[in-house]
Amino acid sequence: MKLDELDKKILGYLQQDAKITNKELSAKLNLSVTAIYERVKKMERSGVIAQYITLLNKDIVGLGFQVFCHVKLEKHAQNAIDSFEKEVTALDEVLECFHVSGDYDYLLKVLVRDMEHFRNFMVSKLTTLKYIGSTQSSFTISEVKNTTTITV
Amino acid sequence: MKLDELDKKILGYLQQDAKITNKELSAKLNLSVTAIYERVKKMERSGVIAQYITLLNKDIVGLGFQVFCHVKLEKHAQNAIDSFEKEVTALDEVLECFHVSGDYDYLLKVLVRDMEHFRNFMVSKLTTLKYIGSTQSSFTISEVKNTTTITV
DNA sequence: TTTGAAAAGGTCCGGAA
DNA sequence: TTCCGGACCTTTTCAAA
Repeated sequence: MKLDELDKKILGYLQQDAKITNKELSAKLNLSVTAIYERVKKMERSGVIAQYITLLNKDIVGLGFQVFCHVKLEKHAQNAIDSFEKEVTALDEVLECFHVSGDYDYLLKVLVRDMEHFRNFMVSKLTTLKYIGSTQSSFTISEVKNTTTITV
Repeated sequence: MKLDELDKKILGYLQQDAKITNKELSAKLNLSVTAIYERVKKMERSGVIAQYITLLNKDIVGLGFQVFCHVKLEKHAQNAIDSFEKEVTALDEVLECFHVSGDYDYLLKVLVRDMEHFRNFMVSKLTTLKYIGSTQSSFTISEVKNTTTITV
């Protein structure tokens, strides 16, 4: 789908605030409410707009301990990959899992309450998965930048 | 803030869909629209609910090439850290940057169009930052799991 | 694709339990 | 905290350009 400058501006605002009204957008962009409405609907239909979601505050919710786990598998046969990917996806603590190139196979973003909970996650969840080879963990000292906003 | 089971269910639905109406929630949870409304407002005020945002489809938007960059700084003096963090935050291609423990100092999530664009990002942006020591990149082969939904 | 106007539906109060 | 009812605002549809 081709996006013109107006579409890109709409996406800019929507990425920051899913609840901005068409009326507010129409005022910012000097278009009628209906014109905004049609453009947004078109971007929803084409899939450019994937989802409207709510972000929670990790710290307030008590999950401020963020860890990146580098995982190597023992075997790289298809069944090992399928098994690991299925099992790791089922873990609530794992928000992200990417199959990556390089020294290890997977990079995981893990969210837990504290070191105590992380230890428990490692011992009784992650390292019990089938075909797990080695893991290496990096603890987050500080979040320098963390956005979902794409510059289109 | 203390969250009861009802609050947690509301958060579960809101995290998946920021546009779910209070009416829909009230039907799912057998509460009045006003009761839902009050609970949501309270969670907004307390900061549990941080933001309502829109997610775009990276692939459709033409930014489907995802790379994790491990960065080591040359110096670890405060001014070097401040300088690097400020500069890296300004880069649109860098969606996430975490100061982490381990063999390297920072872990970056970088989003670009393709390898060509990544090469350009490395050569003319990332490696030109002050105090950059070494970098190591991992390319994403596949996205196994990628959610923002926290289990509360 | 755009517009204004009107119907349909949701948000957000006040007052009461 | 909960509920109901109503005022207000937003979304959605429509005919027209």
